[in-house]
Amino acid sequence: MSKKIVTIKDVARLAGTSLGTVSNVINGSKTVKSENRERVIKAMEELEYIPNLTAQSLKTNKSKLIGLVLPTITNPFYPALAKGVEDMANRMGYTIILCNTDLDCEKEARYVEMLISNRAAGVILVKSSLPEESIEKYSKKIKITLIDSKPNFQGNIDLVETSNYEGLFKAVEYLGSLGHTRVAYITGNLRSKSDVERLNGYLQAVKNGKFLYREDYIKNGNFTIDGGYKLGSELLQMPEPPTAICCSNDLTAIGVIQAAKALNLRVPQDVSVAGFDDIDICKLVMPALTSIHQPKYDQGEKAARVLIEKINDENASIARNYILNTELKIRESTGICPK
Amino acid sequence: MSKKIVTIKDVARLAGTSLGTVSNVINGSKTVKSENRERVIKAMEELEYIPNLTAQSLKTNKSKLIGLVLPTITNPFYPALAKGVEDMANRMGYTIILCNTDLDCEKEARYVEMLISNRAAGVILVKSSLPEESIEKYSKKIKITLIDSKPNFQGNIDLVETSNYEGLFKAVEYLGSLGHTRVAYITGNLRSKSDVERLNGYLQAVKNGKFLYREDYIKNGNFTIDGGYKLGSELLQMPEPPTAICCSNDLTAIGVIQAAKALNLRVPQDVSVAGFDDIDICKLVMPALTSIHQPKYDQGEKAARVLIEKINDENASIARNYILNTELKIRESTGICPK
DNA sequence: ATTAATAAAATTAACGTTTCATTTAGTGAG
DNA sequence: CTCACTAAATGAAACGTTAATTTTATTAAT
Repeated sequence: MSKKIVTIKDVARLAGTSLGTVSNVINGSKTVKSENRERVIKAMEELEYIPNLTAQSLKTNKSKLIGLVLPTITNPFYPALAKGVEDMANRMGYTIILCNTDLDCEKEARYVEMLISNRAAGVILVKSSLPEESIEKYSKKIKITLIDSKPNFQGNIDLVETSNYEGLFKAVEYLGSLGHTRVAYITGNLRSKSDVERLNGYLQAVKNGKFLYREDYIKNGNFTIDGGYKLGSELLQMPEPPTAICCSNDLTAIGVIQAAKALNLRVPQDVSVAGFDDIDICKLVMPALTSIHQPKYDQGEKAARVLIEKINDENASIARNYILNTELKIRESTGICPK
Repeated sequence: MSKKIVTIKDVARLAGTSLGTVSNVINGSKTVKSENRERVIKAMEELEYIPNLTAQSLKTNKSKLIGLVLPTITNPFYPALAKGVEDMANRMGYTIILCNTDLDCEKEARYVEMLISNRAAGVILVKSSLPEESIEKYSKKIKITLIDSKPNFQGNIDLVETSNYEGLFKAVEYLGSLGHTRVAYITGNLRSKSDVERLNGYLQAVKNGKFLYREDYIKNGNFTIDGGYKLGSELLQMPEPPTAICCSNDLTAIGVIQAAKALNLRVPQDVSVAGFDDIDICKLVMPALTSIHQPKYDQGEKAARVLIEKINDENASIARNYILNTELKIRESTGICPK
């Protein structure tokens, strides 16, 4: 095997110059004669030199890597967001390391420590479920930007989020305008701020309007189709079932629709269903899913930009907070209240 | 800012020992007295020591990072595969760096070089569109495992693929058994072996059976919904349109179904549609999509295992080739031939 | 008790870079 | 043709580790 590694030293030898000069060429320093510069470049090409970023990072204590830590890569919401992060990061000269936590807090911590260990320049945590003190601790070792953070997080850390509260609020109001009074809600795992905010939006809307507030109209879900199916079944088989069900994300809503179908209920004639996120699938399922649109890609872009700006600007120490807007996308899964 | 970095040296000082001893503790060497070991461990905890993997990798010329380079993270097929890779890699002590090429060959090359630069131990290339000589070149610097490689690739490189040929063959045969004779096919970009194999499966099946072979029943797509929509429209508006359309992936098939709907054609009564990959969405769209199932997760797992085994076993130099089976999942989008 | 043997700890030289302090070469003015 | 000065190139130290070598401490055998 013995993959022989070409170093700056080999390049220097072939070019007939010192290592310092080669390094200067690589880093674009002005102080190297164009003749020598060319010789070095030629030597690099000839030897197929590839710089060793680990050595470089060790020496300079800088790197062009940023981590993106997210809950569930298989929920299409996250790839869309990840793409926004990746595109922006690439544009700004950074590479992302994508880490999938499976909503497992331990795994999330391990990933962040791995990123610190590998001296990544920063990390974007999406819907982090790390305890606040861990985030605080890690933030001393690596620049952090949060997307949809923990509830009540106060640290000096940038935050990008969407108007989750308003999103849910508007959805419930819209259902009210269709005549619904019995509107249920299925939450996520309530471990992220965004999820709590969505619940709050629901609660506020229900209390504001002419809705029936019942505790058993609120179910704790887990952001999955299966979860939605199970809880949707429960809700729809209550003695006084809701006529509309809002969900903390689209997968849950899809599960609810399946549950309705299994119970021979028509959507939206018998029951209305709304999701959150507006993933691409919404337009493809039957009936097409009414959903609260989040600017996934923009969110990713924004977070990447904010993080990298922080990385580049050594003295910027104020925490910034960006809120992007949601928008209700009305499709076929919601309709006027039956009866 | 000044994030102060705790090194092995600081730990040694606090523990009242030499760096060598600390290093031995970290690497679990047996030759350190349990009393000292404890002191070191305590010091590490107290200082919140996090090892510098760049330094370690520089010194040992090893790392626990592997790259996963794939075409389109937003196609749900890839996250499912990625999860298989990630789970297996984690289980074997490795971390993955996920890279998304957008089917851009330049970007793919940049990513591979980045991985080499960062001294990743290996890389899994999914449906690589790199020229063969590039792969050959890179394989001298980093261990490579291919998933669904370039056509005709012959290098000494492990390969994991699925029975693409048989998959398409069986699908066309099945359509034949439903009475279809005019079966069209929409390819992908034909830049990966898997895609070419699928086309070959189609061609062979058509030539074998009592099908009508027409060149204009074969369209070159691009693996996207939009592509499927456009080409599906074209096919369905031909003077003698096909009665069934097979697609190189599910997204394309979904596009075709949308095109059919837009033309007021019913699926499957007027036209049958089949996809490839069997992504989760297949069960959710209406009508549910008949598709050729690939063991995405298993494929990822297998590739990760093969790669890491190769990394760990320095002398293993024979290339291995694994073929996983496809399976036709019959759902609602295919039916008996009209008329 | 002395020596030989082994166990444990300490020391030091790398790994491939960058960077800073030097040295050498190059230029124009007097 | 020097001198002073600038430009360019060189050399060596350092980054945080590991691993090989050397030193010191401990144990066993005579």
